[in-house]
Amino acid sequence: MEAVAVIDFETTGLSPAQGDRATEIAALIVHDGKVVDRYQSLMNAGVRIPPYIQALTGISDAMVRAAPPAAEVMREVADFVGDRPLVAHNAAFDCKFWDAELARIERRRRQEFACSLLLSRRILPQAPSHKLGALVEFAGLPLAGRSHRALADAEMAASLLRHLEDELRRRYQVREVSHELLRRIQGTPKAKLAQCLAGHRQAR
DNA sequence: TGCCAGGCCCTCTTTAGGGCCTT
Repeated sequence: MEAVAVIDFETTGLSPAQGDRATEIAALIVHDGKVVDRYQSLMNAGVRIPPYIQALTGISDAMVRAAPPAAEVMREVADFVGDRPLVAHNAAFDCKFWDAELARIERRRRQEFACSLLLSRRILPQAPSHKLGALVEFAGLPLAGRSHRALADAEMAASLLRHLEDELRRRYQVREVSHELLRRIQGTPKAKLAQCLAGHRQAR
């Protein structure tokens, strides 16, 4: 697959529309299944983190106060990612924060997201849960560190993405996996997956 | 202090409801 950027945000809550802000971001450049570059930073958006979120992520108000301003971090990470297609686990969530934080620095997203959650529901329907950590365990992939920290979660999403690519090649005989094909798969109803992949199968 | 969202997907569905997933 072409180089893509796998990203993960930690935030103060679930909705930028309700005033929630990003507290940490990680972005990994993944090429042919390998992580070739990494960016990670806490960011200071000048907001308090609710105690239950601090308990969930381990990211405290003090840690964020000592971090660079959110605007500076978002400029850096947007430049780091460039025009590469994006991937995230439950991308609807990360897409909302990516767009909202970019809008604050008067920049706009130039590429589409693929979603490893939607993909795993189709490619690994037998998994007992489609939470990131549960999928990593189900697939026998290595744990990357503390869950609910941006870099560890991005590393796990990148290794899940590679596993999903491998499954498409092995189990579904897909010749070449591209970001565009992933987008097509995630937008296809589960029952029509075989039909969606028919034109992408290896000749046997 | 307590509360807040939204898209996907299944089913005892489609004139709807509720669980899953992200923090």
